Amino acid sequence: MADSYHHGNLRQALIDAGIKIINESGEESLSLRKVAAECNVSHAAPYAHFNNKEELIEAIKSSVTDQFMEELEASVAECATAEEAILAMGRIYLTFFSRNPDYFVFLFGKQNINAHLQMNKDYKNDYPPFALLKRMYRLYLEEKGIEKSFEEQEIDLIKIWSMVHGMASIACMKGVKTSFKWNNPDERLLV
Amino acid sequence: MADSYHHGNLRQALIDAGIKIINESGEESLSLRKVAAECNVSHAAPYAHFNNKEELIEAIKSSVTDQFMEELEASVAECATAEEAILAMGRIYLTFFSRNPDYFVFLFGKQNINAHLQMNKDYKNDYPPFALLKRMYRLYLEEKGIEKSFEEQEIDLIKIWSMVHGMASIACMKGVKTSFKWNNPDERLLV
DNA sequence: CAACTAACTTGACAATGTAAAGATAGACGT
DNA sequence: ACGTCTATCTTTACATTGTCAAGTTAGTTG
Repeated sequence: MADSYHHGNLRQALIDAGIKIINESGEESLSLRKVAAECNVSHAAPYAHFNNKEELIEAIKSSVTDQFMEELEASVAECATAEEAILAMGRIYLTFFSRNPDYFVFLFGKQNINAHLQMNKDYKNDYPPFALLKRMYRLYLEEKGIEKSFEEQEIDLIKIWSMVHGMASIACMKGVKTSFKWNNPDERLLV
Repeated sequence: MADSYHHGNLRQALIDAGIKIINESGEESLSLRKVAAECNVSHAAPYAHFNNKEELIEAIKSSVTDQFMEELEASVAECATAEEAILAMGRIYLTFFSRNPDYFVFLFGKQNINAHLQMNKDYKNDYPPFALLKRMYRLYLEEKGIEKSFEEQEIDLIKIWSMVHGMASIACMKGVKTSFKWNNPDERLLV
């Protein structure tokens, strides 16, 4: 099955090869033909699995997002309270993208994420990490017995998300080392 | 001088044409050859002014950043206090990029901004808008008579910047309409 | 006025995305 | 078991693009 005419699992192999190339030489140097070559298939083979380059890229994004979500959920699972979980999420958000900044640019850089959302029916409406934050935030309100209007909740969520995302953005773009105070659980995200 | 062999001011014309193309059809469709065609010169003419495509793009970024800084400084100039000025900056940051989201992706999307900074000796160390915020923030501390350590100041600045940048990022990516509460000066950025 | 040089043109090449047409091999019904 | 079907892959071809090398033009300078 290694060098047969039919690859067997080309679709996944293409995604993996794409991730490898991005990690090694960045997104700019990711081309359909290189990905195909990496899998030892002809340059047009990917068109059996993806309608165009963008669809492959979207598939890669989904794969990376899955990986990201695994780390997020793993760290959340270890937390006793929702408050801890939210802080943990912030920490993972920063460490994950500090560890591989290329992913950040790749995921959030070019295209608007809306396109990515719409292509993934799985993501019903929210971006999975954001949906997780939302769940934890609602839990947090319950735990603390806090009552907030829907609008207030939305604003809080945007604030939290904006700050964490913005910090990751700056960290990835400017190479700022900002493990920040969030290693210290005393730091409060919720004002 | 319109159709003479020597264009006269091709460099600036290329930058303007680049901005026009980005506004009309996005960054992806910006090619050296289209830019050249837009200026009615041959496809290799840009190489008299830029060593490669990236250098042209950096020049365009600088041009857009200048435009951005003009708006920021204009709005800051109208403010009586530094506190107002900081809030005004936040508002301009959001409105400027909400008005033309393509600029946001173009400026902060692909490459790390470090490269852009290093190519512009004018930007000594800080990104001009950030440098402006820093000035306003220090002024704010003076006005209020607040004493903070250098590290505390840095953290405050990162917080403010992260949140505003993150919100702009989300607004531009997800199309979220988030003029937010910042139209209301009561909203506090400094915690 | 001759030499120089920056600005531009022309022609070429390799890399790339993509379409069209053909080849292959496994699955499926009879 | 055998023919058909169809998803998968190859081959060929083409337009777009970034970039280079060599030539051309025209203004500038000695």
